[in-house]
Amino acid sequence: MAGDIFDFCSDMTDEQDARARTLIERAAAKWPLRMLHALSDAGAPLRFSRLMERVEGISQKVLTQTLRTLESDGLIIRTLYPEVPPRVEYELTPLGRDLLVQVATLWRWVVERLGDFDARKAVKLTAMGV
Amino acid sequence: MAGDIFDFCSDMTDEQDARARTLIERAAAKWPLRMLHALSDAGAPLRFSRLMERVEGISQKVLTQTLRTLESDGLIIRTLYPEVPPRVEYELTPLGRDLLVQVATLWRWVVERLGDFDARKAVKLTAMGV
DNA sequence: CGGGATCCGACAGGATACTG
DNA sequence: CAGTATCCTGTCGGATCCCG
Repeated sequence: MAGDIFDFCSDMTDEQDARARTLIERAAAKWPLRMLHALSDAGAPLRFSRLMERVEGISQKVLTQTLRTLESDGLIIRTLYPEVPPRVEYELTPLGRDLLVQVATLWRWVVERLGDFDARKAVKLTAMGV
Repeated sequence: MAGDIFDFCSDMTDEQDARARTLIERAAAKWPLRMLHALSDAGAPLRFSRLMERVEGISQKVLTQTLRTLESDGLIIRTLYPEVPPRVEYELTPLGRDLLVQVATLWRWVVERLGDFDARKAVKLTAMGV
Protein backbone atom coordinates (compact mmCIF):
# COMPACT_ATOMS: atom_id res chain seq x y z
CA MET A 1 0.00 0.00 0.00
CA ALA A 2 1.18 3.53 -0.79
CA GLY A 3 0.39 4.99 2.62
CA ASP A 4 2.23 2.31 4.54
CA ILE A 5 4.32 4.00 7.20
CA PHE A 6 6.79 1.14 6.95
CA ASP A 7 7.34 1.65 3.23
CA PHE A 8 11.06 1.98 3.77
CA CYS A 9 11.12 -1.73 4.64
CA SER A 10 9.78 -2.82 1.27
CA ASP A 11 13.13 -3.48 -0.35
CA MET A 12 14.68 -5.24 2.61
CA THR A 13 15.67 -8.87 2.81
CA ASP A 14 14.25 -11.04 5.57
CA GLU A 15 17.69 -11.04 7.16
CA GLN A 16 17.84 -7.25 7.24
CA ASP A 17 14.34 -7.10 8.70
CA ALA A 18 15.25 -9.59 11.41
CA ARG A 19 18.46 -7.70 12.16
CA ALA A 20 16.61 -4.39 12.52
CA ARG A 21 13.99 -6.01 14.73
CA THR A 22 16.66 -7.52 16.98
CA LEU A 23 18.44 -4.19 17.33
CA ILE A 24 15.22 -2.38 18.18
CA GLU A 25 14.16 -4.98 20.73
CA ARG A 26 17.58 -4.91 22.36
CA ALA A 27 17.71 -1.16 22.59
CA ALA A 28 14.22 -1.03 24.08
CA ALA A 29 14.87 -3.79 26.62
CA LYS A 30 15.36 -3.00 30.27
CA TRP A 31 18.99 -3.79 31.01
CA PRO A 32 20.62 -2.68 27.75
CA LEU A 33 18.82 0.66 27.92
CA ARG A 34 19.75 1.26 31.53
CA MET A 35 23.36 0.35 30.80
CA LEU A 36 23.59 2.69 27.82
CA HIS A 37 21.96 5.37 29.92
CA ALA A 38 24.43 4.81 32.76
CA LEU A 39 27.37 5.10 30.37
CA SER A 40 25.90 8.23 28.83
CA ASP A 41 25.13 9.73 32.21
CA ALA A 42 28.65 9.08 33.49
CA GLY A 43 30.13 11.12 30.68
CA ALA A 44 33.33 9.11 30.88
CA PRO A 45 34.44 5.49 30.47
CA LEU A 46 33.29 3.24 33.30
CA ARG A 47 34.92 0.20 34.82
CA PHE A 48 32.96 -3.03 35.15
CA SER A 49 32.37 -2.57 38.88
CA ARG A 50 31.38 1.10 38.59
CA LEU A 51 28.89 0.27 35.85
CA MET A 52 27.43 -2.49 37.97
CA GLU A 53 26.96 0.00 40.82
CA ARG A 54 25.22 2.49 38.57
CA VAL A 55 22.81 -0.05 37.08
CA GLU A 56 20.99 -0.92 40.24
CA GLY A 57 19.71 -4.48 40.56
CA ILE A 58 21.54 -6.01 37.60
CA SER A 59 23.30 -9.33 38.11
CA GLN A 60 26.89 -9.80 37.12
CA LYS A 61 25.95 -12.43 34.56
CA VAL A 62 23.46 -10.23 32.75
CA LEU A 63 25.83 -7.29 32.91
CA THR A 64 28.54 -9.33 31.20
CA GLN A 65 26.20 -10.81 28.61
CA THR A 66 24.69 -7.46 27.73
CA LEU A 67 28.08 -5.81 27.52
CA ARG A 68 29.16 -8.44 24.98
CA THR A 69 26.01 -7.93 22.93
CA LEU A 70 26.26 -4.15 22.96
CA GLU A 71 29.89 -4.40 21.95
CA SER A 72 29.17 -6.72 19.02
CA ASP A 73 26.42 -4.33 17.91
CA GLY A 74 28.92 -1.50 17.84
CA LEU A 75 27.17 0.49 20.57
CA ILE A 76 29.95 0.40 23.15
CA ILE A 77 33.69 -0.09 23.19
CA ARG A 78 35.56 -2.31 25.61
CA THR A 79 39.12 -1.37 26.44
CA LEU A 80 41.37 -3.70 28.39
CA TYR A 81 44.36 -2.28 30.22
CA PRO A 82 46.67 -5.22 30.94
CA GLU A 83 47.65 -4.17 34.43
CA VAL A 84 47.64 -6.02 37.73
CA PRO A 85 44.90 -6.15 38.76
CA PRO A 86 43.38 -5.89 35.29
CA ARG A 87 41.34 -2.82 34.41
CA VAL A 88 38.56 -2.78 31.83
CA GLU A 89 36.66 0.30 30.73
CA TYR A 90 33.49 0.63 28.75
CA GLU A 91 32.28 3.67 26.84
CA LEU A 92 29.62 4.56 24.31
CA THR A 93 30.43 4.78 20.62
CA PRO A 94 28.98 7.73 18.69
CA LEU A 95 26.45 5.29 17.24
CA GLY A 96 25.49 4.12 20.71
CA ARG A 97 25.06 7.70 21.82
CA ASP A 98 22.88 8.48 18.80
CA LEU A 99 20.73 5.39 19.27
CA LEU A 100 20.20 6.30 22.90
CA VAL A 101 18.99 9.74 21.80
CA GLN A 102 16.50 8.14 19.42
CA VAL A 103 15.15 5.84 22.10
CA ALA A 104 14.99 8.74 24.55
CA THR A 105 12.83 10.60 22.05
CA LEU A 106 10.39 7.70 21.97
CA TRP A 107 10.47 7.51 25.75
CA ARG A 108 9.65 11.18 26.09
CA TRP A 109 6.73 10.81 23.69
CA VAL A 110 5.32 7.93 25.74
CA VAL A 111 5.92 9.57 29.13
CA GLU A 112 4.13 12.73 28.02
CA ARG A 113 1.08 10.61 27.16
CA LEU A 114 1.23 8.15 30.05
CA GLY A 115 -2.29 9.03 31.14
CA ASP A 116 -3.69 8.16 27.71
CA PHE A 117 -2.51 4.55 27.70
CA ASP A 118 -5.52 3.14 29.41
CA ALA A 119 -8.46 1.29 27.90
CA ARG A 120 -10.96 3.33 29.95
CA LYS A 121 -10.22 6.33 27.81
CA ALA A 122 -10.54 4.44 24.54
CA VAL A 123 -14.29 3.94 24.72
CA LYS A 124 -15.78 3.60 21.29
CA LEU A 125 -18.33 6.34 20.81
CA THR A 126 -20.40 4.33 18.31
CA ALA A 127 -21.04 1.79 21.03
CA MET A 128 -22.87 4.54 22.94
CA GLY A 129 -25.22 5.25 20.04
CA VAL A 130 -23.39 8.35 18.85
CA MET B 1 23.26 15.67 35.77
CA ALA B 2 22.06 18.61 33.72
CA GLY B 3 22.85 17.07 30.35
CA ASP B 4 20.98 13.85 30.99
CA ILE B 5 18.87 13.08 27.94
CA PHE B 6 16.39 11.34 30.21
CA ASP B 7 15.88 14.43 32.35
CA PHE B 8 12.16 14.28 31.73
CA CYS B 9 12.06 11.14 33.89
CA SER B 10 13.41 12.87 36.97
CA ASP B 11 10.05 13.62 38.55
CA MET B 12 8.49 10.26 37.82
CA THR B 13 7.48 7.66 40.36
CA ASP B 14 8.87 4.15 40.10
CA GLU B 15 5.43 2.98 39.01
CA GLN B 16 5.31 5.49 36.16
CA ASP B 17 8.80 4.51 35.07
CA ALA B 18 7.87 0.83 35.08
CA ARG B 19 4.68 1.58 33.18
CA ALA B 20 6.52 3.54 30.51
CA ARG B 21 9.12 0.81 30.19
CA THR B 22 6.46 -1.86 29.78
CA LEU B 23 4.70 0.15 27.09
CA ILE B 24 7.93 0.72 25.19
CA GLU B 25 8.97 -2.91 25.38
CA ARG B 26 5.56 -4.05 24.21
CA ALA B 27 5.44 -1.67 21.29
CA ALA B 28 8.92 -2.70 20.20
CA ALA B 29 8.26 -6.43 20.50
CA LYS B 30 7.77 -8.59 17.46
CA TRP B 31 4.12 -9.64 17.55
CA PRO B 32 2.50 -6.50 18.93
CA LEU B 33 4.31 -4.38 16.37
CA ARG B 34 3.38 -6.63 13.47
CA MET B 35 -0.23 -6.67 14.62
CA LEU B 36 -0.44 -2.90 14.93
CA HIS B 37 1.19 -2.62 11.54
CA ALA B 38 -1.29 -5.07 10.00
CA LEU B 39 -4.21 -3.10 11.41
CA SER B 40 -2.73 0.15 10.16
CA ASP B 41 -1.96 -1.33 6.77
CA ALA B 42 -5.49 -2.70 6.36
CA GLY B 43 -6.93 0.78 6.74
CA ALA B 44 -10.14 -0.71 8.09
CA PRO B 45 -11.29 -2.86 11.03
CA LEU B 46 -10.14 -6.47 10.75
CA ARG B 47 -11.78 -9.64 11.96
CA PHE B 48 -9.83 -12.08 14.12
CA SER B 49 -9.25 -14.52 11.23
CA ARG B 50 -8.23 -11.82 8.73
CA LEU B 51 -5.76 -10.40 11.22
CA MET B 52 -4.30 -13.84 11.82
CA GLU B 53 -3.81 -14.24 8.07
CA ARG B 54 -2.08 -10.90 7.76
CA VAL B 55 0.31 -11.56 10.67
CA GLU B 56 2.14 -14.49 9.18
CA GLY B 57 3.41 -17.12 11.57
CA ILE B 58 1.57 -15.99 14.68
CA SER B 59 -0.18 -18.60 16.79
CA GLN B 60 -3.81 -18.18 17.73
CA LYS B 61 -2.92 -18.12 21.40
CA VAL B 62 -0.40 -15.30 21.09
CA LEU B 63 -2.74 -13.39 18.80
CA THR B 64 -5.48 -13.51 21.44
CA GLN B 65 -3.15 -12.63 24.30
CA THR B 66 -1.60 -9.72 22.45
CA LEU B 67 -4.99 -8.40 21.36
CA ARG B 68 -6.07 -8.31 25.01
CA THR B 69 -2.92 -6.48 26.04
CA LEU B 70 -3.13 -3.94 23.23
CA GLU B 71 -6.77 -3.35 24.08
CA SER B 72 -6.07 -2.78 27.78
CA ASP B 73 -3.31 -0.36 26.80
CA GLY B 74 -5.79 1.64 24.76
CA LEU B 75 -4.02 0.97 21.45
CA ILE B 76 -6.80 -0.97 19.74
CA ILE B 77 -10.57 -1.31 20.06
CA ARG B 78 -12.44 -4.60 20.07
CA THR B 79 -16.01 -4.54 18.79
CA LEU B 80 -18.24 -7.58 19.19
CA TYR B 81 -21.23 -7.96 16.89
CA PRO B 82 -23.55 -10.48 18.57
CA GLU B 83 -24.48 -12.34 15.42
CA VAL B 84 -24.44 -16.04 14.52
CA PRO B 85 -21.70 -16.87 13.90
CA PRO B 86 -20.18 -14.18 16.09
CA ARG B 87 -18.19 -11.41 14.44
CA VAL B 88 -15.43 -9.47 16.16
CA GLU B 89 -13.54 -6.59 14.65
CA TYR B 90 -10.32 -4.91 15.76
CA GLU B 91 -9.14 -1.44 14.83
CA LEU B 92 -6.46 1.00 15.91
CA THR B 93 -7.26 3.85 18.24
CA PRO B 94 -5.80 7.28 17.40
CA LEU B 95 -3.29 6.67 20.17
CA GLY B 96 -2.34 3.32 18.67
CA ARG B 97 -1.88 4.92 15.30
CA ASP B 98 0.30 7.65 16.78
CA LEU B 99 2.44 5.22 18.73
CA LEU B 100 2.97 3.16 15.60
CA VAL B 101 4.19 6.28 13.81
CA GLN B 102 6.68 6.94 16.62
CA VAL B 103 8.02 3.41 16.49
CA ALA B 104 8.19 3.56 12.72
CA THR B 105 10.36 6.65 13.03
CA LEU B 106 12.77 4.74 15.24
CA TRP B 107 12.70 1.81 12.80
CA ARG B 108 13.53 4.04 9.87
CA TRP B 109 16.44 5.52 11.78
CA VAL B 110 17.85 2.07 12.52
CA VAL B 111 17.24 0.70 9.01
CA GLU B 112 19.03 3.64 7.43
CA ARG B 113 22.08 2.82 9.58
CA LEU B 114 21.92 -0.97 9.46
CA GLY B 115 25.43 -1.17 8.07
CA ASP B 116 26.83 0.77 11.02
CA PHE B 117 25.66 -1.67 13.68
CA ASP B 118 28.66 -3.89 13.57
CA ALA B 119 31.58 -4.06 15.96
CA ARG B 120 34.08 -4.17 13.08
CA LYS B 121 33.35 -0.54 12.37
CA ALA B 122 33.69 0.51 15.99
CA VAL B 123 37.46 0.03 16.20
CA LYS B 124 38.94 2.32 18.77
CA LEU B 125 41.45 4.56 17.06
CA THR B 126 43.56 5.03 20.18
CA ALA B 127 44.24 1.31 20.16
CA MET B 128 45.99 1.85 16.85
CA GLY B 129 48.29 4.47 18.26
CA VAL B 130 46.42 7.42 16.75
C1' DC C 1 39.18 -7.07 39.34
C1' DG C 2 36.60 -8.94 35.78
C1' DG C 3 34.80 -12.20 34.55
C1' DG C 4 33.47 -17.80 33.18
C1' DA C 5 30.78 -22.06 34.37
C1' DT C 6 26.89 -24.13 36.30
C1' DC C 7 22.35 -24.94 38.31
C1' DC C 8 17.83 -23.47 38.80
C1' DG C 9 12.99 -21.45 38.63
C1' DA C 10 9.89 -18.41 35.93
C1' DC C 11 7.78 -17.35 31.97
C1' DA C 12 7.00 -16.68 26.75
C1' DG C 13 5.39 -18.92 23.01
C1' DG C 14 4.18 -23.09 19.81
C1' DA C 15 1.08 -27.19 19.01
C1' DT C 16 -3.05 -29.41 19.87
C1' DA C 17 -7.77 -30.29 21.36
C1' DC C 18 -12.13 -28.53 22.64
C1' DT C 19 -16.33 -24.98 22.92
C1' DG C 20 -20.36 -21.25 22.87
C1' DC D 1 -16.00 -17.78 14.05
C1' DA D 2 -13.46 -16.57 17.81
C1' DG D 3 -11.75 -17.93 21.09
C1' DT D 4 -10.35 -21.11 25.87
C1' DA D 5 -7.67 -24.83 28.10
C1' DT D 6 -3.73 -27.78 28.35
C1' DC D 7 0.78 -29.49 27.58
C1' DC D 8 5.43 -28.86 26.42
C1' DT D 9 9.81 -26.77 25.22
C1' DG D 10 13.17 -23.03 24.75
C1' DT D 11 15.01 -18.98 26.67
C1' DC D 12 15.89 -15.36 30.24
C1' DG D 13 17.56 -14.03 34.34
C1' DG D 14 19.01 -14.75 39.32
C1' DA D 15 22.26 -17.15 42.58
C1' DT D 16 26.40 -19.40 43.46
C1' DC D 17 31.09 -21.01 42.96
C1' DC D 18 35.51 -20.67 40.80
C1' DC D 19 39.62 -18.69 38.18
C1' DG D 20 43.76 -15.79 36.09
